[in-house]
Amino acid sequence: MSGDPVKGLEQLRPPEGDAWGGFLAVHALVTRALDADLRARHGLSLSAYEALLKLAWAPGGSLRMNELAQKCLLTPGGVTRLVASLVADGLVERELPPDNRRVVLAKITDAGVRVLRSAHKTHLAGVRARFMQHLDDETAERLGEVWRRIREAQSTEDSAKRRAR
Amino acid sequence: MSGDPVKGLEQLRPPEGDAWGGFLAVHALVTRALDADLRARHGLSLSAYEALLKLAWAPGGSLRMNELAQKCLLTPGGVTRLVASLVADGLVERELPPDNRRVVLAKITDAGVRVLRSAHKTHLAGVRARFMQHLDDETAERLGEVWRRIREAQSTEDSAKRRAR
DNA sequence: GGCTAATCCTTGAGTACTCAACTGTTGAGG
DNA sequence: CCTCAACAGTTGAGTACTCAAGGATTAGCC
Repeated sequence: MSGDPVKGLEQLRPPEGDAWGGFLAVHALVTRALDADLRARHGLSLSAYEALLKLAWAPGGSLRMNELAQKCLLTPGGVTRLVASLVADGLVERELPPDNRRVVLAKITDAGVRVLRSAHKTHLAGVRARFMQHLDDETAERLGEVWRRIREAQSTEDSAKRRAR
Repeated sequence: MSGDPVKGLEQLRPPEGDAWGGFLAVHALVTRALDADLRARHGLSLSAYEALLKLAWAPGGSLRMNELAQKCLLTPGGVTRLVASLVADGLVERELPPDNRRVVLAKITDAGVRVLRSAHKTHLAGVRARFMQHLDDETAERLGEVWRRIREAQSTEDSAKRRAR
């Protein structure tokens, strides 16, 4: 074990290796760049931007903490803290509906909408320049199809696991 | 601003939206699942696994901290801490070459190779089941091509930025 | 040869999460 | 009703990074 590369690990080579390894690398590079853009131009992290966008897309501009967590792929604890920071910045407010006192609504404020509108432009341009630009329409469509299949498989696996509990 | 969804943000819709949004979601879901697998079966985080793999692939089973950082897409600081924990677990050792005392080599140990070998099987199976399985060969090839283009564009942009400094 | 700049790594401080334990609230069954 | 389970959110502790500052070592240059 003191000479050359360790043997017996050469599996998952092209084209598999490229498809998977590239996927990881591109995700890291592109999301980092997009996050940096948003921070520099709007003082918003990528997560904060995404949360604002989900809220803006929701009816009434508000969602339960729970729902927001699902849409942002975060745990409830993470959302509590994310929303707390957005509230501190005045971009979101918390609402406690009197008819169901165990839920909390996060609602985007006017200031939040203003910030989101300009951040959205930046972000969209970034996604196009860094990602979309390199996909022709047919590839984009095929990609969407692949992601859909993977998510479907993943969610049926998850519910199988939940059932086994 | 109290009725319905916020207007004027409807851009980036299908098929663009699916290709990008799905990309993010799939990355989050799949890497989380793979990380959980590795932790449960081998007590290794995904980052730790990747670092061990890069070391195993390197000549002599060792890399400078610096090189390891690049290959793992981490900052030097992150690698210092990651290697420290691998050293604590006996999977890696630090070597201080006498002829260049500012560099540090991280070298995978025999124990590290053993753990890596079994973790590698788990990981490979996970990647295939959760990702590869949903790609036919032609799509995989096309994906690899797309990732290559994106990384190329990103790296020329980076070097442009570095030049402008 | 000795100053300077560049390189390599580490460290302290901060950020952004996760998980598990907890509190408070509601709904459903006897 | 009253209890008990399920649900919604928060919190404390821990993890895994980042960034920027700093110390040590080496290389370039006159």
